[in-house]
Amino acid sequence: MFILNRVACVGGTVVPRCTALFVRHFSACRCLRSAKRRSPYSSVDSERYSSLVKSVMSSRISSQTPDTLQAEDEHVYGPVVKAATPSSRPETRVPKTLHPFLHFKETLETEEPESGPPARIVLNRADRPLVPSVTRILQQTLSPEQIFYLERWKRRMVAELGEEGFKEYSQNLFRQGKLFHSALEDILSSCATRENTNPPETSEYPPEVQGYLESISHVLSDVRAVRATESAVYHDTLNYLGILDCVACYRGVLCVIDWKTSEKPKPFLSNTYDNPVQLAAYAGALNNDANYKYQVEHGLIVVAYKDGSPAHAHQLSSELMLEYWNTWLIRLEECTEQRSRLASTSFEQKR
DNA sequence: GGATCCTTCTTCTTCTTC
Repeated sequence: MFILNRVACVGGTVVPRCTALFVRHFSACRCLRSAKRRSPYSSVDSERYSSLVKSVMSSRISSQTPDTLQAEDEHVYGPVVKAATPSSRPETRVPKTLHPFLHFKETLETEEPESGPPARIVLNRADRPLVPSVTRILQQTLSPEQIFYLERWKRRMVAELGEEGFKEYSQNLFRQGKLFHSALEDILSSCATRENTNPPETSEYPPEVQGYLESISHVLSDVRAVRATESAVYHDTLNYLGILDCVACYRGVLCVIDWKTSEKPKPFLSNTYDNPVQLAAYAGALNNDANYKYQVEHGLIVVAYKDGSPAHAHQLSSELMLEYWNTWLIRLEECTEQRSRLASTSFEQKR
C-alpha cells in the first residue's frame, strides 16, 4: 500500500514500480499540494513528461523494496547520516576583485552581421598551455555539498551496476552528449545563412540522438542568426579559456547557448546546477575576447531529452547573467587560491 | 605514437497524508 500510494501519484499516470529507487529519485514528482513542502518537480507538466519519467524509472528497475535497499545502503555505506542542508555558497559573498562582464570594444558591431557561416575558433592549447579551462575550474571548486551528493550518487550507481557497469553507463552518457553536440553543430552550421533554422531531418543523424533532436525542435524554430558554434573563448585578464556551444539569437535576443542532454527532467534553472555559471564564464570571456566583435549579455540553457519530450529552455536575463558572473569570479578566486596553496606546499616539500 | 586538453554527464528530503 505504501508503494502503491506513491505510484498512483505520478502525475496521475499509473506506473508499474516496486523499488525504493522510485522513492528516492522521484518522490519529488509526488502530488504534494502543500506550499510548505512543495517539490520543484510538482508543477512539471507530468502528462507531457510521463514518458520521460517512465523511461528513467524503467532503467533503474530493481526487485528490491525500500526496506531491502535501506538495509543494503546501511550494509554498504554504513548507517544513514543526514547530510547538511545544501547551502551552496553564502549568497552574501562577493568577489574580492570585481571585473566587468561587458567590455568596450572599439569595433563593436551595431548592425546585424552579414549572413555567412558561423565562426568556429579552434582552441590552440599550444599557445596557452597553462591556462585553466572553465570546466576544470568548476570541477575544482565544487562545494562540499555538491561533492557529497555526487559521490553518494556514484556509490549508489556502482552498488547497482557494478564498477564495470557504471563505467559503461558513464561512457554512454558522454557518448550521447557528444553525438548530440556534433549533430547540432552540423544543423546550426547549415542553417546559419538562412533566415530560419529549419526543423532538422532527424533521420539523417544517428538513432541515439534522434530523440534529443526532436526534443529541441521547438527551440530551434526560435533560433536565428547563428554567429558561432563550438568556438574557443579566452579571457586574457582573468586568464581562463573554454569552448562555448553556440552564439545565436533566441526569440530575437542574442544569447550564448548551452545545449545539454539529461536523463531527468530539469524544468527549473535551479535543476541545472553549475550550468548558468559556466554560461556566464563563456559570455564574460567572449565579451573580453578581441576575436569577437560583439557583446553577449544573455544566456540560454537548453535541456534535451532522449525520448523526444519537449526540451526545457532556460533563458537568462542580463541581470541574471551578471549575478552568475560574480559567482564565476568567486569560483575563479577559489581556484587561484587552491593553486597557490598547492604551489607553496610543493615548494615547502622540495626544500 | 602516446599523453594531455576541452568537452560530453552525474547531485539537490527521509516523507506516512489527501
